[in-house]
Amino acid sequence: MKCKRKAVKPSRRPWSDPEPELEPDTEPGSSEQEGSEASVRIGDSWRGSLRSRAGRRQGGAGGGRRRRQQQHGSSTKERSVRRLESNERERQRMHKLNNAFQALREAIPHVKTDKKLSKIETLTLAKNYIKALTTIVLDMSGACLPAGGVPSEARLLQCYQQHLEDEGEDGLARYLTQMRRFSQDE
DNA sequence: TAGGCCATCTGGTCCT
DNA sequence: AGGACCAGATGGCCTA
Repeated sequence: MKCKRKAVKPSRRPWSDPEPELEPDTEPGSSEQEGSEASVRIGDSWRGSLRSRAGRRQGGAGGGRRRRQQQHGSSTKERSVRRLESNERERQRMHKLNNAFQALREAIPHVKTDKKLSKIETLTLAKNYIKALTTIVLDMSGACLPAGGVPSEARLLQCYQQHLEDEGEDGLARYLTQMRRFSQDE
């Protein structure tokens, strides 16, 4: 049983507590950061080059960064507040993502161990599980279809799409019930 | 101790 | 314009 994750990393300095040596009116990116491979010191650690990251994305978005800051034209404090709000939203987003992973873990059968499935294991198992279920359903239904009827794979897809339209969320159980009925009827 | 996994921060881009 | 999404970076925890 893992018991990890601290609520806040103590070694990381939040934006609400800016470096004291930072010039309040200096636009980040308007001086040496803009023109060179600038490393950024955050908390106790040095971060890699901003320029190299930007360059990987859009062939040099350093100017975009400056543009963004000019557009906002806000003070250091206002930017800090926005950063903190953004961080909070990102945390919430990741928590929702992790909840979805947990739900997926509980939905797929796997050899019970004390060890929690990792994310990559969860995705891989889920994919395999879906494939296996699909194979089973098609095998069970294929032999019983009337000649000239809708191919079983297409029917499966139809059924799934109908389910999505009708049910929205929380319909997996009903979908599975449908599938069972479908395979029994065939 | 190295490597895997993860949470968090961050800035750029996309979307509404 | 602002929020969502994405991916890189970083550092902590855990296990082999």
